[in-house]
Amino acid sequence: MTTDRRPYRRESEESRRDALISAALELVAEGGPQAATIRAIAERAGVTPGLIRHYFTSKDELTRTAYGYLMDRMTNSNAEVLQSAPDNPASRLAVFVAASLNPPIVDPLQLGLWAGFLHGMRRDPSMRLVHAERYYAYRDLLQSLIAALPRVATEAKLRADAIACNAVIDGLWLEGSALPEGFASGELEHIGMTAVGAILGIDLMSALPGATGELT
Amino acid sequence: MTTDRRPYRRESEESRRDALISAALELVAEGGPQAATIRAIAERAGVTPGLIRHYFTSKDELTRTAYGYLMDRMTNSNAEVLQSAPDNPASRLAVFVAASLNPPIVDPLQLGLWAGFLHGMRRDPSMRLVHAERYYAYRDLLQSLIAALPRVATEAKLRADAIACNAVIDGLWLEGSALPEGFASGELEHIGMTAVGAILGIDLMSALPGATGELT
DNA sequence: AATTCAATTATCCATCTGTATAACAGGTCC
DNA sequence: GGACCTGTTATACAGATGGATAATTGAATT
Repeated sequence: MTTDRRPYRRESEESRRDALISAALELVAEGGPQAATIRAIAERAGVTPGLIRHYFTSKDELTRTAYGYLMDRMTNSNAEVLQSAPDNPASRLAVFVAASLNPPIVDPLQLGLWAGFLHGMRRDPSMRLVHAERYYAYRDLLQSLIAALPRVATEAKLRADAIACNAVIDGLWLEGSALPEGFASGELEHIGMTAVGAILGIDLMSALPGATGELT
Repeated sequence: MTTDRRPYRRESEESRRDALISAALELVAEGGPQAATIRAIAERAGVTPGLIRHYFTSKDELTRTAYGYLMDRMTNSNAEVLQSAPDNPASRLAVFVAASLNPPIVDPLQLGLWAGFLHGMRRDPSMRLVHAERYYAYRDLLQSLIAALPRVATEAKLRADAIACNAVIDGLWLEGSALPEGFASGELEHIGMTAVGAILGIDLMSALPGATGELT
């Protein structure tokens, strides 16, 4: 009596780890941490549950690895945008803000991912540390873009401006991701650009390369 | 053979439902939805698990009820602040913003609660509806406060201003709740007031009754 | 004080979770 | 072509979960 055994291919460690991490992230994004069970992750990765313990010593380790992976991805995507930005300080800031207020940053799944990891963050100090570092890195980057603007500002005002602009961006991101149908296309970007400009006392809208914000 | 049975008191239906709902909300806030199990809820409410099914037909119903309860509480607390506010439009807006950027609104548990319910929201259309309604109610209230200011603005600009100010408040709330140790006491309020003032082109700081924002 | 009835508990069950281990098979090396 | 390593599958298991039911209690009613 031959129990028909599922056929399989041997794959590289890297591709298997990637598949498992991606599957875990997708599931957390879609249904929260409780949806990312060992079995669900394995199924989505096209693998049987036992294999997870072959690559990760526990589910916790997989979760933590996935979180770090996610954080790296987000940080890198922030930096990437500035690579192809103009030299003009105002334009660079404008491009950065615009990128933060459009897909794939503004995206219900991204918000779901964030919410899903929030509680893990509270419980696990190392996750909290990773999160805090990334938040400050983002804000510092924003602050450096603001500091490059042609205007005079004390260090204290610079910090306050960066926090305020970051808040506008985060708030619009939050609302746009939570209620995607509540805003017209491009509306978030327009409002964000105007608000950041008002806070900093400059005209950002006209600094954005390409009228409607497409960054070539 | 008398198995020593746990002593108990009969209580009114209302108080029991309240205790169960509060327990559920606390647990979600602290550890996410997966922490709010039937048994954990019962234990925190000082009750045995079976009782939950006596008051709610299922755990889902308890969850939904708790969510509605939470939403009502938040909405009411928003309205309450304005009750004892001055007549001056700028002051009313200032008081509203200040209240939104201080405890108990800014609070890690509040954020945890919000994150915990996010996924339930995505899955359950009725929860999503409740959420959208509350968001718009809050923003409309903010918009009405802005509309009362002595300045000229088209309807479109009014909407954009309300979204932008709401974003500032939400963003600061998010960051202040996620990293409570990252901001000095009163800093969020000060930054929020300045940013909202800049967006609307008015001076909010001096409109706030009481120098540092305590609302008597 | 006896009776009644709803509130509360105790217990059971099917399912799902994470983990552990044994059996199998695809690829590789000689 | 055959033996071996290890990636992969299959199965087993203890504990927790949500749900359901029956037994017992306390309080209100008469």
